[in-house]
Amino acid sequence: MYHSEKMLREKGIKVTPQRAAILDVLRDTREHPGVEVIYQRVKKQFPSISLATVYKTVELFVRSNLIQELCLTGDVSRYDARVESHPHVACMNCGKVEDIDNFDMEYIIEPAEQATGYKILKEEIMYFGYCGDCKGVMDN
Amino acid sequence: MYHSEKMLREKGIKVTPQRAAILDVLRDTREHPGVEVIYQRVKKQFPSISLATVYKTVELFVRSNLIQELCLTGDVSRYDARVESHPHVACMNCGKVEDIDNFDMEYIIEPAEQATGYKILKEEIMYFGYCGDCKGVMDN
DNA sequence: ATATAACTGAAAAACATTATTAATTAGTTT
DNA sequence: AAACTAATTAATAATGTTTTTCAGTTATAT
Repeated sequence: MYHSEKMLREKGIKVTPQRAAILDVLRDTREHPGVEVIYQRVKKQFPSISLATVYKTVELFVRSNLIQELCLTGDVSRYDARVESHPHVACMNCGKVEDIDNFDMEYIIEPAEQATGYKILKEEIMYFGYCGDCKGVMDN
Repeated sequence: MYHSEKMLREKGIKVTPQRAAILDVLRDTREHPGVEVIYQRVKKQFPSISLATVYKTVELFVRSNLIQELCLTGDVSRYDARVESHPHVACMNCGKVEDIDNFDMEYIIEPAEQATGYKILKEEIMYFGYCGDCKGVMDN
């Protein structure tokens, strides 16, 4: 069950069972679920939870840097409990989103600051293509 | 006024004044406008145009690779008539989105295919930070 | 234990996007 | 050039997502 409660306390967020359950769900998957999927999972434990609570909670978690929000064209926002910056790849056929680990990202911030004059805080790299399962199917 | 009509014809898209005007708007700006902004601009020329037409048209243009769609967390979809892959930077204060030119991207696809086993078709790189105008203001 | 400020659940509201439909138009055929 | 046909448009309704509101409840500090 992880130490989600402790994580909330460390961020100065008031601990409620709903919040801990939502954070548990996100820490317990690599699927990058959207709000609706999170809602369905937390509901198993808290049948009376409201979708609005899930919306409010993920927004709070993003603000507190407990999770990060991923943006996919033509899809709902999806959430990832791994907050360190890392690229993702989305399958254009089945819609799954996976982490890409062991990518050194530091080198990519500095040249962008040089080129733009911006103070850059974070970046989001999203690849789009066909996953191992779908790429054969798409050959038809 | 560019050659937007010719571009539509080359893609086998039926040419209408509304479509040419929408493509003109996108080719005439580097602001990466969303649907509502495009609508307001085309309205100056076609006061009776419908927002639904703008939605359908940008969707058609994206499918035809005349424009690309950009995804920003917590914002509407935005559109860019420069379809070659290039990174963008968004100001977290004023919301503006700029192109980053002269970035060599090729090297970034291959290692991702190796790491994931995906057939990758495109990628989207979005930096988030504070632009030259806003970064001073944010120091307060 | 009590107080209080914050949180939850439910519903309504706001907002963004898509679907429907009758009238119009573009591009083709005659 | 007129007629034909299929596609497009504008308007509106419908849908889907996210945010707001608010009364009742709960977590934390005292």
